[in-house]
Amino acid sequence: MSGTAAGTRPTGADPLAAALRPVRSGNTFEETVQRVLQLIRLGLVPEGERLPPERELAERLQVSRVTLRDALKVLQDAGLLEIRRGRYGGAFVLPARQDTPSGDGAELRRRAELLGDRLEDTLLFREVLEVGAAELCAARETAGEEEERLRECLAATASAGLADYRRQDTRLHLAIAELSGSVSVAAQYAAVRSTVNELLDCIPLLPPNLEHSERQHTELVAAILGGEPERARAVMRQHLAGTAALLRGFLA
Amino acid sequence: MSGTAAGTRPTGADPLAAALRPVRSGNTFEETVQRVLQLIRLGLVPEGERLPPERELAERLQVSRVTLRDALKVLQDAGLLEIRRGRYGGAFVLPARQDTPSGDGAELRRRAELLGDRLEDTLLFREVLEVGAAELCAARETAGEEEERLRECLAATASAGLADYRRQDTRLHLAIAELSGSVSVAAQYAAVRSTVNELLDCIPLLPPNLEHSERQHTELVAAILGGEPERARAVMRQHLAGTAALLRGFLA
DNA sequence: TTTCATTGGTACAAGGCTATACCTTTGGCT
DNA sequence: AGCCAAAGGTATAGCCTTGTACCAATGAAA
Repeated sequence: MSGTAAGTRPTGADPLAAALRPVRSGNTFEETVQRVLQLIRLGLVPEGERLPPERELAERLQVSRVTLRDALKVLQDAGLLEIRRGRYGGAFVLPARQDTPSGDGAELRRRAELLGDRLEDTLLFREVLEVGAAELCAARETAGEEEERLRECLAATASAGLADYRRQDTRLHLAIAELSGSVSVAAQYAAVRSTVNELLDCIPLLPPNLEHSERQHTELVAAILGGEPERARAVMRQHLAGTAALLRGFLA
Repeated sequence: MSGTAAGTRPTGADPLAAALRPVRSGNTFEETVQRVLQLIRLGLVPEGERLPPERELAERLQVSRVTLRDALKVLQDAGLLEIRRGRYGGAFVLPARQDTPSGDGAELRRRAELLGDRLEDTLLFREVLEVGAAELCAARETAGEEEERLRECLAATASAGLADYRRQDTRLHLAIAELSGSVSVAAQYAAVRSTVNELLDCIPLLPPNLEHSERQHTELVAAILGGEPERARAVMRQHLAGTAALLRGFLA
């Protein structure tokens, strides 16, 4: 105990804490499972579609094929993937089981419990990333192919049914993160959104919420394409506040 | 080479790119070197001071002592650390060699080259993190011990000489990132700032810049403690624009 | 001068991860 | 019916990382 080096009174916070965190958040196998889970939870590979071949996945994740296969095996056992052999085979994303008979927050609370302290951190980090991305995006003269991509994602969310809404919403938000121009922002957002989706998937999606959300999406894209950073940031913040309130409400 | 799965025309961007990045950015040894380098570059352990003992470092980084020792050995060979045995021994941070006889941007350009594409990414990511952190901080009712810590960091930058200014500046910014309330924001900022400092350390610090920077610091802290998120955000963005312009200027 | 707690230095065995090569299955195409 | 390309399945040798135990040096305090 007692003071660390400079120690002008221990303000409760260790000054070295920012850098002295675990170098790895788990072994390669576990992190690989999480990464493949991202592909599924973000809807980057829709239900019924198949993941890239093992060799390609392993190379892109910079992981040995053995380790990747271990990860896929776990997800297969969990009922998330179906693995078929032979040409035209591969790992297919299975439809998510709706094991939330009681629409209340039982399952949600269980998952939130697992996150513990990290829940608040996740919501805050998400806000920083998304609000920042929206602003950068609007300040960046988004046009041409990029503009087309945004409009396409927006149209997809507008015409999506209840079943597919979450996926299209994720695609739109991820597009904004990518169009921010920083791959770090996009990468971190993908990780955070994967966690958020894990929670949101426990909550029933109501048409009124969806409509409200959709109006905000429209205004958000308009602000970005119109080159209005301040407005883009404000709309995004309000948009996220809605989701956060929804989650906190179910957890309270 | 042809389309991926869903492929509505290859817009240049692979839709899976956000999740399919390398699981690990290198082996444990390399990442450990980087992490210890952070402690030094961020000035968390000042020149002349010593790092925590090997066993403690290894445990906090969740790395075997063997691996940690390999990392320290490299930093010792690089002339950044001096390792002494026995009680009251340890790894001491050596003063940085000033091997920039020509004050021009030769060394800077060399290091920027190594970053390549990641330079722009780093600056954008930094902006998102810091501007977001400042806003969260101001919206959070920073008071009591936290307020004291901010004021203390501000006072330290104000009274710091040229030699110690960068370190105190880093401490202030890191404090804001930590007071945002999100450990993820703080952790990511520490990593990014470490990279930025590596570049800044090649640039001579001029008194006019320092004064200007200090006025912004004062206003920033005032906005945070005054609970003015919009203003905190605006001041932080302008503050960062200065640094970015300085770097780009030397690189152009 | 002796003691001893603290800190770095070394050795070894076990487990995890990788690279590489080769085998097996599948289903469209000839 | 048979071929064959693409995909999953398996085996092995080697390196990286870890955990554990023990040795060696240092310098303040008794």
